[in-house]
Amino acid sequence: MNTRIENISDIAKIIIANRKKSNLSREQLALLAGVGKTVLYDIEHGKLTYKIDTLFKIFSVLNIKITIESPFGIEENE
Amino acid sequence: MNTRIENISDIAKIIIANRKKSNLSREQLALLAGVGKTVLYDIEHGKLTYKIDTLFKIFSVLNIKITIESPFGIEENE
DNA sequence: TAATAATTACCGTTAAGGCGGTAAAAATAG
DNA sequence: CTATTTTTACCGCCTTAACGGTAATTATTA
Repeated sequence: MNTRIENISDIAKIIIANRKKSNLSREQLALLAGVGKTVLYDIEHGKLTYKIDTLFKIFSVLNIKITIESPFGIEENE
Repeated sequence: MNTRIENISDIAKIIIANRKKSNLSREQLALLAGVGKTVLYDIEHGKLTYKIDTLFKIFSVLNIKITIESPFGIEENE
């Protein structure tokens, strides 16, 4: 399932959907991801200002992959 | 240019590459994105704990799009 | 070369993100 | 129904992300 993220709030929806489909409580997911349960609660309730490393930890547990499309690629040589 | 993000540090590389190719200084990009110049400095220097809304603001200016691939989609009906 | 401008590096302060603890609510069992 | 378990909601504290200001560095021009 590929989703183009238009708004940050889209991320919360995907986290909620995947957590529930994976039959994980917030506390279980938080434990697996190595984050506090509170941040999961906050994210699922619309918080837009959490840290990306928190997001990556959660995504890792839920097997969610991120791809970005940019005008320019990474230059290997300076 | 599509890039699968494996590590958070990949993001910094892409920001640096696209900022330079767009001929923007950190201060210019920060101004356009509505964030402080310091956070751009920090991100480009390996910080892994910045907020996603900061990232989205920066990506918006640089025309970088995010797509995520998840096992389950969003359920419209509860 | 020196002088100026532009960019980057870093410091100190402040607002807020993330934490555990716990109460409230919901689900399940008996 | 009540009792127990599970999940969610929220509070207060502590750490820190982001900020502006400024020094240091680099680039540009004469």
